Amino acid sequence: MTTRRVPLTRDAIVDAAIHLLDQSGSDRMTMRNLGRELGVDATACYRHFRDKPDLMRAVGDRLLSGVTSDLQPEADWRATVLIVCQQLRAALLRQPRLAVAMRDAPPLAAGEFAITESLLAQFLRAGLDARHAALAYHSVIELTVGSATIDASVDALDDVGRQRMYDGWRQTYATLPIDEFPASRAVALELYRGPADDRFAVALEQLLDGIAARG
Amino acid sequence: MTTRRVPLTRDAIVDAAIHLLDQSGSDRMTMRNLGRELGVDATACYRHFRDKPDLMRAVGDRLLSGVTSDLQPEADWRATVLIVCQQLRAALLRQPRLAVAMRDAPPLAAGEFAITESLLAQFLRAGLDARHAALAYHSVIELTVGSATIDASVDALDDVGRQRMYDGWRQTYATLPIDEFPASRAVALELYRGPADDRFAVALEQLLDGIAARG
DNA sequence: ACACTGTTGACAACGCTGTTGACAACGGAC
DNA sequence: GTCCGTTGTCAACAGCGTTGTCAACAGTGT
Repeated sequence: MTTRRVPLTRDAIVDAAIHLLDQSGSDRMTMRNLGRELGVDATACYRHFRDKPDLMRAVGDRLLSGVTSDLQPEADWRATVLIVCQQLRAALLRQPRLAVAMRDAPPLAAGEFAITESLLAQFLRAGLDARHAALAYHSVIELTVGSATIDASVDALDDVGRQRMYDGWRQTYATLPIDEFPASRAVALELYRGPADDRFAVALEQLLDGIAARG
Repeated sequence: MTTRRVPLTRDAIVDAAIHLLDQSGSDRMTMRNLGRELGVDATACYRHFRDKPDLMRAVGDRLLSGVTSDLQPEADWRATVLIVCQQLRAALLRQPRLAVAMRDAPPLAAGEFAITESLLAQFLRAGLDARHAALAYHSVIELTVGSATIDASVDALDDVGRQRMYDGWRQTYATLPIDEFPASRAVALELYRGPADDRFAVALEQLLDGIAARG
């Protein structure tokens, strides 16, 4: 309709993409919807990004950029690892496809380097040698990404819907035939109880216990 | 061309879908390719499955069904957990979207119940109470799914390509500016070294250490 | 032998997706 | 003023999942 007064920028496109992801989830984040959001033809974005994966990489980088800010250098190494992983988790939950997008592009983004650096630094501070620091890094990253992947779908629901889904799962496990599933019946009421963030924190603490114990 | 002698069955479609996933990865697993694989029009599958997610749920159930077979009841609880998780990981690697598909459908599949049951049983055997068994279960599942999610893309490559990608990552980390990324530089050569399955085993062992230590 | 019925596959079509190439308008450099 | 690189528009393509319609088939009751 009207001519655009200010030309499009990479940042503006990334902003719109994140806005789109926030309000309508991953399904609605299409190039055409993105163009509509920006008041621009969809294909205009291809002047700034080679293709959609390229765009998503930029989105991922943006979301990841805040993960390692606000770190307190004097904090315990475990506390620092915990915070970094929790913020990484939050970023991943915000954009479930991020984990996939990250792995798609071997030329990794700047935000990712910062995360790796801060985690490795903590493990070295904890006294691990290079090999064990690398192993600890892999473990922690895999747990964080995994937890986020699992929780991402549930996270799309509101609080009520989420509680209802968890209740449904518990109910399902609680009504399995007891002779075939005795352990499930015994534990059913404890499954998926409480906030998912808390369960992640517990898992991470357990993992850090194991890492601290024998590297 | 020729008239089909035997009619399509759900099992045959699931077979073909798995075959397609095995040989060409998730991208090529489309309804049209599936029809081509079966020598049948793509839309014929809609006579047997409501839609694609419905099909993928069946695929997931099939892949998960083998996870808890071949368990030795007399084995150590840790060894059993390790085996179950390793086989679950293998199933997830075969079909990366499986993790998401699993969570999408609250009426969970039979194979998933068996996995949960066997893991919970081991944690109860280890002496954990219901609450801590549930927490341990969540931790272990999240790590397993996470590891599989991360490794899934790399797994699609052949051995040479995979090694090259890992080498590339190491190279990237090894050439970061040393004043800004000292820890990354120090650890770079140890990152992503050796088979991914081994790294997963280490992570799981660490987690089980932490679980055994204080539940 | 016949018609009726439910099932299954083929085919065409719809709306959506990411992406490309040709074209036109713009802004800055000479 | 003229050139040229940049950027947005437009039409189009191939592919996707999905639906509705139609024909061929098996089984059943008469």
